[in-house]
Amino acid sequence: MVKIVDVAKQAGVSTASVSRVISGLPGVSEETRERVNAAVKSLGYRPDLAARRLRSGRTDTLGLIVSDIRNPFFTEISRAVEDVAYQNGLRVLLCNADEDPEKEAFYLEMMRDENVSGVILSPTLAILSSLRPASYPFPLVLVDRCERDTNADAVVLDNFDAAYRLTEHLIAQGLRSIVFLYGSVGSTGPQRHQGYLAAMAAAGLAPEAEPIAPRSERAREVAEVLLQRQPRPDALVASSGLVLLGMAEAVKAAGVTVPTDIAIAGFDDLPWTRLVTPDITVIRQPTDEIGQTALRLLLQRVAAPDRSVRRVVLRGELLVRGSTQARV
Amino acid sequence: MVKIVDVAKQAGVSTASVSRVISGLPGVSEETRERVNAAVKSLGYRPDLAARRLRSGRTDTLGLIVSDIRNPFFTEISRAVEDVAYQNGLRVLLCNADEDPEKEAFYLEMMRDENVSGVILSPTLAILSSLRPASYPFPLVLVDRCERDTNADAVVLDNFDAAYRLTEHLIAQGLRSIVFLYGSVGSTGPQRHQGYLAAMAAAGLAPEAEPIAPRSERAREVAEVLLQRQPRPDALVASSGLVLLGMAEAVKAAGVTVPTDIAIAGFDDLPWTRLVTPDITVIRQPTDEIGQTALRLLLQRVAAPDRSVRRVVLRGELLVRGSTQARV
DNA sequence: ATGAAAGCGCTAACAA
DNA sequence: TTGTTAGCGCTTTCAT
Repeated sequence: MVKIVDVAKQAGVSTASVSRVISGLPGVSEETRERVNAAVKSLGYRPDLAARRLRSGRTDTLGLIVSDIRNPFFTEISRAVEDVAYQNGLRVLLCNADEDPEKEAFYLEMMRDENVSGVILSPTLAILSSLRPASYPFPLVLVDRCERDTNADAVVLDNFDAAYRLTEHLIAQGLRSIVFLYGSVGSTGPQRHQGYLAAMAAAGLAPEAEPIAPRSERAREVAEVLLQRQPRPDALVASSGLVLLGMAEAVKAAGVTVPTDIAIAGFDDLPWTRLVTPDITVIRQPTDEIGQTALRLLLQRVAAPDRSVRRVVLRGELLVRGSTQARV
Repeated sequence: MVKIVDVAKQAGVSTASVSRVISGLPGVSEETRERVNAAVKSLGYRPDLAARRLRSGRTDTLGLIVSDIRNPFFTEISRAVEDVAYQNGLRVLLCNADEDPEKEAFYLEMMRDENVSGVILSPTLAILSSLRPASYPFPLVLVDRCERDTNADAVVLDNFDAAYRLTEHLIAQGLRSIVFLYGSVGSTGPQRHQGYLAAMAAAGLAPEAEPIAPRSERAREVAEVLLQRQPRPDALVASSGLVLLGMAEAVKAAGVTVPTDIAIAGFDDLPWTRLVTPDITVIRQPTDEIGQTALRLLLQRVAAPDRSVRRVVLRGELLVRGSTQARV
């Protein structure tokens, strides 16, 4: 294995100069720089990261802990984060907590051990309620999930507003009995529930909501029961892509016609929402922007650890489609 | 920061003993072990990974480079790999090459720099054609993509067989003019194409295939043209979930009825294939098994670097659904 | 079973 | 601008 002394010898300079050159530090003559670069190239030298990290205390690494990598929403965010990180020469440790607080805690510990510069986290509810960012030796940026009083940098959707507008849209279509199915684990479901409640109240309508475990199977079961009911609700609204999926399955299985028999709508502009017939009205989340913003926020925090906490609230986009067409 | 000497002092032993205890090495008395563990706990000691890696040369880390993290197929594999790794106390560096050979090369270099124990890779075609596993300082296990003569451990689907059976099924439904749309970049598309050709030949039917760039937009464009044609083909078959998505979009846009006007089928058992009406016949890939097997293969290779190269070929599962129902 | 001590390869403080 | 050198925190050899 070729090391820094080999390069130094070959270039006829000291290891310090080599170090300066490969780290891009100033204080090296152009000639030296060239000689070192030539030696690096000819020897195929690559600095030992472990040594470098041990000595410098820096890792140029950041962590990304998502709550469920299989959820396309988080996949998109991961891709966006990774892309920006790649452009900035940063390494990303991508971890999947699988909605398991224990795994999440493990990875948070691991981030500490890895001495990362910072972490982007979509927290499980368990940790969110007791999160003290100051207790971690690295800056933390939350994505997707965040309570009103959480004291950390965060990038989130305006969940209340998005659900409000979605509900408002349904009401404008003349729908009256609108049932909201929401994932009760986590913060986004309940926040969206609030938006739904507010919109219903504003229209003087009676709300009806079903909190469920955020799995499509559960959503399907609950939706199936609702579809059996006489009279049937006018509309079903899902608080997430996962819930929407289960809901769509139930609708298909029950053989009811959308939007004639019932209207449906939900969150997350997943590819399949435009494939089914009719296509489904959803709130699109700006996943790319969320990921990029989170990374930018993290980088800024690393640069200025003491600046005040920021929360970036992004607006969802209402995509009106066939599933909520007004009945004629 | 508390370090190993602090623990040694507190426990009244040498740093060597502490090291042995925290590394689970033998040659320590039970009493010493307990004293050290107590000290570790009371001080909240966590070994410095950089120092440990520098000194020992080991990292207990492996790399996973997927060609496209947004493809659910790879997401599933990532989750499976990560899950097994987590259980084995291994870290996974998950990287997304984004189907970009340059990014792939960068990450492969990075794996070398990180001194990982091994890498699981779904290679882009660019690298696959010239892959020399021996030129990497770590063992390599390929997933999903692999040429017949690739000299590396690999876990792949029997693409030929899967496409053959899928085509056979269509032929058995009485369909005659069956057009195969396949991603021409990569190895899986062409391999599946071969299976299709063989099945058509065996039935004495004239094949017709369209190689396309593996993006759903391209698939959609090509499918739209095919749907316009008079007479229309009897069936459209997609070589991947991505192609199938574009195909389904085209079918929906054209307003043709499945399976009466045309039958469609493809690869990858994605959630939406059961949501559209009718649901779509597909070949399911055992993603969990692929991921788990890849990691196991890698671990075995790490343990025995010189054992002969293995290739695990998994069988796809034909899921017959409404989109290929025989016409009455 | 235990401890003393030599580095792993690099960076950065300091001297020149 | 350049070089010398002292460690970063740990593992591991070699004595004991």
